[in-house]
Amino acid sequence: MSKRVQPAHLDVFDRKILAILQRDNMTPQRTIGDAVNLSAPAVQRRIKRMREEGVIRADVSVVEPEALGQSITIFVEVEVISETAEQIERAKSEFAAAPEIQQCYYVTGEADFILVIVVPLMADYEALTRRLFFGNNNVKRFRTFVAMDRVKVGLGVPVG
Amino acid sequence: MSKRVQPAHLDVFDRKILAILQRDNMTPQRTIGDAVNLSAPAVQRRIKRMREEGVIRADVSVVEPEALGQSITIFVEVEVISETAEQIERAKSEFAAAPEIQQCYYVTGEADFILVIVVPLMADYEALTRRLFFGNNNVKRFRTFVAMDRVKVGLGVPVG
DNA sequence: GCTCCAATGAAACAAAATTGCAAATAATCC
DNA sequence: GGATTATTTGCAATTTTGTTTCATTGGAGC
Repeated sequence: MSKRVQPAHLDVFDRKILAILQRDNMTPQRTIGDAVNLSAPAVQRRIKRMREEGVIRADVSVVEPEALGQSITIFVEVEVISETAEQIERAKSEFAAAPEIQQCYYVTGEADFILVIVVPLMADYEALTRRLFFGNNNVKRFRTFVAMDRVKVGLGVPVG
Repeated sequence: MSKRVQPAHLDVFDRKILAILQRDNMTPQRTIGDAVNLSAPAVQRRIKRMREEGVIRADVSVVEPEALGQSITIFVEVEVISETAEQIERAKSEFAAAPEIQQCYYVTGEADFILVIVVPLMADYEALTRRLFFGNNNVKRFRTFVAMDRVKVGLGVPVG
């Protein structure tokens, strides 16, 4: 399923490097080295190791949705009827497969799933609800929240 | 406030390039060029332009929270009492400033804000609620959802 | 058909990443 | 504590990648 990334012996150098890479992963190793007091090759080897260990899961460009005409961000709380392992797994893969679904979390509380959806128009969201929710007889109900402002968006994690 | 990113005249080349960069922005320009049938310099110039235009907002490493000991992801719906522009702006900057808050959206619907929070322990979340919610007399109520599984996580936007 | 403009590719160039290796550091064992 | 071993480092050389130059191509407008 999801890969384990437990202990991870990250020293203070690693953490400083991660802090930089989470802000800008195009920063030259030489510059990183200066910032953390390490040579460029040392930085390079640490980054390589952290990638292999799965500490760094990916390196991506962050694209402005509006530039692609995908100007609507929507949150959805989904509550399901049956929570058998099989049904939950089915829902997970269905949600994960939809390109409009940017993020999907399986949660405790008054809902079972929380989705972050990005679409060009409300009509697209409506079509998606028909397909994913009304067309799925294990969905009990769902609540929609439309984002008026993406105040803070990112995947940055505090380095401690 | 937030910078405008207009219509953005993105042709099919740009979109293909973005699709690749959203998956892996360390892909060599030559490789990208081969994939989209363009020379490396052409790819380089397009990427440069899209960065300047704000189409590409950032280039980052995605770090596994668990590797940093930040193993709890939490969603919070926040409902405020007064929705004056001033109060809302105050809340936005307060939420945006908290490092534990990875994402913050101002939304319509039964809540006013939706937050994505990443912390090492429940105790940290509890402390955060005291500071941000109980310590703020404009917060009417908030609902907490704890993530059991981060099914799909990313910031990828459909290019189609 | 001609000019102007923007975008392209090939080649030259610059910069950055990666590797090899000896030295330094840290850890382990007696 | 001291010797041995295993890591990790920095420097220098090498390779790969990114960037600039420049002549050419392909249109759009006239």
